[in-house]
Formats: sequence, structure tokens, C-alpha cells
Amino acid sequence: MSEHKIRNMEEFAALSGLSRPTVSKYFNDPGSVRPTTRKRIEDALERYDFRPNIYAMNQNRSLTKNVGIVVPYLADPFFAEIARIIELRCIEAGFSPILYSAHGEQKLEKEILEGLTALKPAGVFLAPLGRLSDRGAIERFCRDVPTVLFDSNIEDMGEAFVGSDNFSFVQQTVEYLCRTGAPPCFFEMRTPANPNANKRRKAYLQIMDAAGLEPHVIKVDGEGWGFEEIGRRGAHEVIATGRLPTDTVLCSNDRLAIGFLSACYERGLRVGRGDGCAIRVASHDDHPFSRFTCPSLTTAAHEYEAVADKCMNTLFSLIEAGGRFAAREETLIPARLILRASA
Amino acid sequence: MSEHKIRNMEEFAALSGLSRPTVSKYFNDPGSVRPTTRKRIEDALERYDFRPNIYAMNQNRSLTKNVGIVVPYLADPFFAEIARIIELRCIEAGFSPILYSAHGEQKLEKEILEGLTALKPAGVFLAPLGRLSDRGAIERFCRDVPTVLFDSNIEDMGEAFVGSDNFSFVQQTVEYLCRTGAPPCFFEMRTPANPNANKRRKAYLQIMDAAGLEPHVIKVDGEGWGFEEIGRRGAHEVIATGRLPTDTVLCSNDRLAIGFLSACYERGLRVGRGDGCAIRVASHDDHPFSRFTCPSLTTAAHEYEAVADKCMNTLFSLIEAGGRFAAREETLIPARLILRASA
DNA sequence: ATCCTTAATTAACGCGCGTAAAGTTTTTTG
DNA sequence: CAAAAAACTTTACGCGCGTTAATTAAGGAT
Repeated sequence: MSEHKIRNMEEFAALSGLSRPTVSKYFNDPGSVRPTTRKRIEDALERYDFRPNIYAMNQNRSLTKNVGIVVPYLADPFFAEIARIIELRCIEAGFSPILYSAHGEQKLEKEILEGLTALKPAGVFLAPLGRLSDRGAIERFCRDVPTVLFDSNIEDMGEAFVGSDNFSFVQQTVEYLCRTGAPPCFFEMRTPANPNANKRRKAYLQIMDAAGLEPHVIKVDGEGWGFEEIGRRGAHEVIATGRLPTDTVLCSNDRLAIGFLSACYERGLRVGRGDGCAIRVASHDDHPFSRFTCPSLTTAAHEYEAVADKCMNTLFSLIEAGGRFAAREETLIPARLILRASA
Repeated sequence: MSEHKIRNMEEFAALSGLSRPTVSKYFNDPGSVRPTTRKRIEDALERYDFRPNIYAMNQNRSLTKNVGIVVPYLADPFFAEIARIIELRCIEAGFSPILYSAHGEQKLEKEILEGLTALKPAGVFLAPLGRLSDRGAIERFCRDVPTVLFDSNIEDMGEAFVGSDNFSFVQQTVEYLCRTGAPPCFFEMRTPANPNANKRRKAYLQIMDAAGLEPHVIKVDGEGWGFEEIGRRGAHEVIATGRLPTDTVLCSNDRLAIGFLSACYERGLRVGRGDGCAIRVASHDDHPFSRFTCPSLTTAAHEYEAVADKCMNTLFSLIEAGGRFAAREETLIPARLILRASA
């Protein structure tokens, strides 16, 4: 590598013994130049370590190689995990992923989307806040940028949605719990931010109804993203006041369940399906740490990889289709039941 | 808001009844124009929703308002949490944070740094991979970009380091454990990726030595970022083979401890300091979920907010100083002992 | 060797904005 | 109220690259 710092493509082209338009062509598609010229450029690249100015490159482009990934709260390991896989897929596909977290705030989600529009991304994966989202802002954004919604569906927004089949999640857990013991009550937050929570409750009610069983929905109070603490407090209160109608609890999601298990432990309630267990707890999501709860958590797992792959493939088709689909695509991926020790 | 889409600053300036250079000045510093002019621009902004082209803006700037935040593995809730706070601070300060995860891979860390250089950021917060980092790549990067290292220190890299005082962490846990029961053994990974792990082991050895106690370091095998599983497996093996020299275990970090607790639960070993408890477990980091383990985890907490604030302030001074400090700054923030149920 | 196709070169314009210089207007100050 | 200072306008150039049109060179097939 030479010590001399290269200013621009002109200079680099000269050093590779080529013209700037040819080098420019190479950077936009290395396969578009003759193999021998390509080699010359790549040899020069080894020696001089030149990178085209990103800002100048993108200035006249209508769209870039950037791909936005927007999640509602990145410190939630579920989103961290799904974002991680999507990000890796983007890199493999030659895109530059840019990761954003709305930090649970409407204002930030809006600002992210506005800023992202200005970046002219080739496409965006958006997991919206849900109830807290500014629908107008999202609608405007989706008009300007090819968007694939994931995790939380918002009707008619974006060109496609990739998410989980909440009915399948609840069906599998409820069916399993009913088959192996008492039918479950359903434990959730009173005002969930996420539409999936509502779909899960509805699925629970419908499935219990179809089985001729009486449903019990237990709603606990709490705001924000501290789900574990909300679950823990709620569990303490529900158990202390004897409001638990059965010995089997199905939590809306794993983070609530982690809090629930924590409360059970604190109260000396043994959780699990074996002898001497006072209560069974199951849940949904297969949160990255649900393997390590005490006891380990029986849950319905997202197919993380499948969701990420489907997201990528959908965005690919979308980009190839010029950013618009004739009809909005919806993909719901079913759950995989994971039996562990808690139920 | 008008329907007409504005192409560029010239057009927007005309609509606000001002000249382009004035409007340009406004966007670079809204306070640099007369209040009346500022109002005219902001009124026009309300009506026409214009945003300057980012790429054109940054093309001729030597540095931008971007701030990079690079962490080794974002799906680790510890990094998600610290990144979350730093990101919010950046936004408050008027910067545009860009978040990157190296996903535990040297190659990705290198590529991130190379790409980040091309973005001409005002500054970068870098928590390096540690042992796996490409020192040359980081050194090159720090030459080009004002960098504040955090979490993992690498000698002489970057203009400053903000991290935790590992000695203080271990001192507080060891002191507490010795005061209230048997002196701890130290449980860690055999080949930790992170230099903090090494510092913690050394601190443990030194503190035990100073107290005239015999140290016991237990090293468990395992690669990658699945620390909980490594801790769980290791704990099972250590306990099964009777290699635990005392009933008190100090884990190098909370994620290992979460795995350790999981193994204890699976073996029916009661953890805690009360009667009927077979073992005490403590740890370091105050991982976001350590409150919810069973039992809840006694740990030495990072001052997340303090670390984030110190990072921000350091980067501010660094930017004001033109990107270079006369001498490298090192800030070590002491731990806060958090007594919970596990020890 | 000739023709034909493909690829590279040369020359030139445009993108949207930063920025500097020179001139004009507005505001502040004594 | 005049002078000085500050803010704004006009004009113009430059940044680094995308891109196009016209031209020339290179490589392959007949």
C-alpha cells in the first residue's frame, strides 16, 4: 500500500491507467468491465486503497445501496436478535444496512423515518411501534420509500408485511397445555403497544371457545418497555389476591413470562409440569433468554431465520419490481412449539 | 403543507423570499441568521417541508454531524443498553448517531470502520471486539477519525477511553462475599474475548492475595457470544465433577452467571444466602435481566448513565479540540454494588 | 487482413450545496 | 442622524461523481 493519499476518482483512474468513466462503471458494477480492466482496477485498489466519496456518489442517484432497518426498541433482545439476522442478510446481499431504534417513542420513530427518506434507501424494513406510531408519518414514508413491514402489521401500510402467525402461536401453546393439564388463563398487559398482543388474545379467546372451554384473560397494569417488571409485579398481585383461576398460565410474550417466573420464585411457587409443581407457565416468542429462565420456558418460537429470509426476499422482489407491488403481500410464518421445563 | 415538491435549496430560498446562501447558512446554524430571517425560513419550512440533500451537503464538508457508535455484539443486552443511552444522548446533542454491530466478527468490525471513515463523522464511540480486533485496522481508523473508545480498552488507541474500573467491581463483590460468608472462587471463560475479563481475574487474584486468602479460578471452555450457554454447561460440569472448591461463586460477568444459575436450578441446587441454600452466586455488570433471574442476581453494576454521559462529554471536548487530545484521556468509573437474593 | 462487436476514451454537462468576494440593505450604536 | 457593524444579496466557482454522446481502440470471427 502506497503512502500517497488519493483525492478522487480521477486521480485513482490515472494511477490505474484507465479513464474515470470506466472506473466509475466498475464501482457501480464490477462485472460491467472487461476482466482484464477489472483486474487492473482491483490491483490498483490493493495498492492505493481508494474509496469513492459516498456523498458524491449518492448525490445524483435516485436510490442508493442503503437499506434501513427500523425497530421500536432495540434493547429488547427479541428485536436485537431479529435485527441482527436481517442485518447480516443485508450485508451478504451487498447492501449497507443502517439500523435504527425508535426507543419506544413516537417522536423518534417519526424523525427516523423523515431522516431515512432523505437517505434515499433502496428499501426499508420497518417494525413499527404499533399503537404509538404516527400513522400519517408512516403512510407518508411508505409513499416515498419501498417498505417491508415486519413484526407489527399496520393495515395497508407498506408494500408487504412479514410476520408471525399469531393464531398459530397461541393454537400450539393452548393445545399443548390443554392436552397435558388444566386449560390456561391468558396473562397480558392491559394496554399493549403491539398489535400482536391483541391478535394473541383474540386467538386465545377463539380457541378456547372452539374447545368449549371458559377463557380467562388476566390484564395487568404497566406502561413502557419494562415488560419483565410489569409481569413480575402483575404476577405478585394476581397471585396474592387469589385471582389466578387455574394453575396454568399462558403469557402473551416471553418477557412478561420472565417476570412471572421471577415472581413465582420469589413467592416460593414451584413452576413446571412435574410433581410438586404448583403452577405451569408457558409463553410466546422464544426470547433469546427463555432457555435460561428457572425453570426454562416452554414457548412458541418465532422462526427467526425464516422471518429474516422472507423479509430479504420480499425486499429483493420489491426493489426489482421498482418499489411497488401490484397488491400488498402478507406473509405469516407459523410458530414452532418448544417444550421446556416450565409447562 | 403545500402539495408542490421542492427540488433544491434555490427553489426553497425563492419561496421563503431569501437568497440561497442565507438559507444555507441557516441550515448549518439556525442561530447564525437574524431572528426575523430565521422565522421566515421556519415558516416556509412548515409550509413546504423541504430538507437539504444530505449527500450534497456533506460532500464538501470535512466533517459531518454524524456520530458513529460501534459495539462488538448488539444482541448482547449489555451493549444494547449502553448503546441505547449513548444514542439518546447524541440525539439530544443534535448529532445523528449511526449504530453498528460487529456481530462478533473481526471482518465486520474492520469493514464497519472502513465504511465509517468514508462517512466523515464528527466522532465515533468504539467498543472494540477486544482480542479479536484487527489492531492495524483500528489504529488506521483512529488516525482518520476522532475516536472515543469505551467498554474495552486497547492500549494507546483512540484519543480517550471511558470504561469501568474493573478493580472496583471485583473489590466490592469480593469484599462483600468474604464479609458475609466463604471467600469466592472466580468463574470465567477460558479464552475471554474481552480485556475486561482479564482485568477482573487479575483484580480477583490481587484482592484475594492481599487478604491472605487462597484464590481459585475456574475456567470453562466455550467460544462465541453464547455466554449463558457456556456458563450453564460449565457450571454443570464443574459441579458434577466436584471441582467447586467453595460454596461461593463469583462469575466474571452476569451472562455467565445467568447460565450458572440456570444450571443450579436444573440440578436442584438452591442458590442464595439464606438457610437451606447450597451455594451463593454473584457477578458483575448488572445486566438488564439480572433483576429477573431466579434468584435475582447480586452484582456490581455499571453506572450506565454515567458512562454514557462521560462518553458524550469526552467526545464533545474532543470535537472542540479539533479531534486530537494532547494526551490520551482515560476514565474509569467505579461500580455500584447491588445486593439481591443470589448472594 | 477485414469486418464487426464490444469496451474504453475524451469531452462535457449536471447534481445540490458549500463557500468566498463584492456589493447592498438593514440594524445598531454613539 | 450619521457612521459603523451586521446581515443579506448577487455572482461565481468548486466539490466528486454520474452520465451521455461521439470517438477511438481492442479483441474475435470470418
